[in-house]
Amino acid sequence: MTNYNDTTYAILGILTTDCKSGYSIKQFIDRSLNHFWKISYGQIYPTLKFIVQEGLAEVQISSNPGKPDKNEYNLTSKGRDVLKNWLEQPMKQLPIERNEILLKLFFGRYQSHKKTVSLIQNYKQELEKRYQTYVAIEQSIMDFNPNDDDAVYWLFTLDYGKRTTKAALEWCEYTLDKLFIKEE
Amino acid sequence: MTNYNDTTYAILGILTTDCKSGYSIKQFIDRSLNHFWKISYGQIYPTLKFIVQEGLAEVQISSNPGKPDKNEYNLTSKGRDVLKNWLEQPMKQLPIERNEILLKLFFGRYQSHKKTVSLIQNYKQELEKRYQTYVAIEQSIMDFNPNDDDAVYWLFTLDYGKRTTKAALEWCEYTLDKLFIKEE
DNA sequence: TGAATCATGTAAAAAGTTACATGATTCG
DNA sequence: CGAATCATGTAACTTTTTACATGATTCA
Repeated sequence: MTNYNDTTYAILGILTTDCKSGYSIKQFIDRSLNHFWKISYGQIYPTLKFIVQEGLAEVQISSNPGKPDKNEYNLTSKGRDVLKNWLEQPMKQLPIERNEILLKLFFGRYQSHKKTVSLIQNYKQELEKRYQTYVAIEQSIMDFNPNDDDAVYWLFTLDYGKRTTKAALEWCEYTLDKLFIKEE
Repeated sequence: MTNYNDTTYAILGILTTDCKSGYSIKQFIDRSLNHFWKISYGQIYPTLKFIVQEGLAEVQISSNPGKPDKNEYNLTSKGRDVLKNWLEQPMKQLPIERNEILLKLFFGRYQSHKKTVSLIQNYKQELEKRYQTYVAIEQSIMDFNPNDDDAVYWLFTLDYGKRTTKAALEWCEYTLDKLFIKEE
């Protein structure tokens, strides 16, 4: 079976939900997958075209009164097979997060103590916002899709986001403490 | 001041340490920054060339008896300024880790329970290995650079890696439990 | 009317990976 | 001698981002 890239599989996966147009795919990712996946229109539209070319989905124009027309993409059986096949493949490798903050901190010796502290404080603030976003998404999933077969899995990924973000927050606190002690 | 990309800054930063050639930069990143940064030779060598072009470093050939010659890159004062300036810039945005496992889990509904479990078990195993690697690196930093000004900061980043990895491991355990309950 | 949102797309540039080529030295 | 390590590099390719262009509809 041909291999596609993860962006293609992500879109294929989303096409199993109610989001079936380029615009709504973007929205879906920004709202629901934001903690571990992001994507731009520059990837979405060409990939959708490619997916149709490969016979993994079919397009039809859907007109909603009072809204601009949109292209609705529906998976073919081949598309569903390709998705399932990918899901069954074992993990390729552990993801490595490129973390700009850690990179700067790594060279912290070349910076003033003050700047290092504010770098981490700023990071902490952003992490707190992110954590709150996760809580909000979690709540909205539980409110609106309580019996949805997908919901269980969506909540698993959110739990992951919450746990790792919390760990990062605790690290911020601990590291700030250490930096204050060092300052004395 | 001109802006460069993070890869350039990462290399600039490493050139402040004892690693001053393309080959040793690669080794350094693989050994010490591996948990939040990775890089290929295909990036390193062209970037080094570019760094010299921009006047941020100077090359000289260094001959070690019994070893192939190597190009030794040393930062110029402009290079050090550029590095310091970057360190002082506030964080651009929170990094988003693209996590293939979470992406698959998100579409877990389309997969057998068994496969989902083994996906997570496999992930857990890899995370355990990673955790042990961090502990080993930490130990070697404490053994070999106990008074190094850099060491404190290097240990901070490792602590981050350990904490978030541990949180991910706990998530694996918790999620596996939930999946077993669901199976009954 | 004008801003916000809905909707689709492309072109160019930037960033990153992979595969290859080359050659010296070391060590078992 | 042959494998491993040290060392430098490039070319082709893939992936992703950014910036732009276009136009409909909604609502204050």
